[in-house]
Amino acid sequence: MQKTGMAVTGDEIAATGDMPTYQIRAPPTALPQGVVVAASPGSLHSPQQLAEEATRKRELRLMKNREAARECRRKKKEYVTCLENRVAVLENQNKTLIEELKALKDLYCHKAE
DNA sequence: TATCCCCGGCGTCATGTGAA
DNA sequence: TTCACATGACGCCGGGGATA
Repeated sequence: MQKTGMAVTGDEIAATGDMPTYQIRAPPTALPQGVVVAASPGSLHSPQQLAEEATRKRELRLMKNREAARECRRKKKEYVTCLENRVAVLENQNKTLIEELKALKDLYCHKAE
C-alpha cells in the first residue's frame, strides 16, 4: 500500500509558539489504479450485475475510508507534535520570565536598602 | 534463543457533521 | 433528507526491548 506525501513541512510546525494553519491537500483528481467507475444504474439488469455493482461500491467506499483514516491519523499526529512544540516554547518563556522576575526583585531589594 | 509485553500503524465499522 | 467526509473505537499485526 503506497503512502501519501506529507502536506505540511516541518517549517510550518516550527516552535514559534503560534498554532500553524494546517494545509489540507487537495483531493486527488484521478481515481487510483484498479478502481473502475461504476456503470450507470440504468444499465444494470441481472442479479449478478447488481451484486457486482454492490461489491464495486463497497470496495470503493472501503478504499476511500482507508485513505481518510490515514489522513486523519497524519493530521492528528501533526497536531500532537504541534502541541508538544508549543509546550516547549511556553516552558522556555515561563523559565525566562521567572528569571527576569527574580532579577527585578533583586534589583528592587538592593535599591530599597 | 524463545517468550512476553508494549507500542505504533493499519483496516474496518459506526457515527457525527456539514453541504447540497 | 441524502451524501461524502472526518473521526472515535476496536481488533489485528509486526517490530523491538526485556527477561528467563
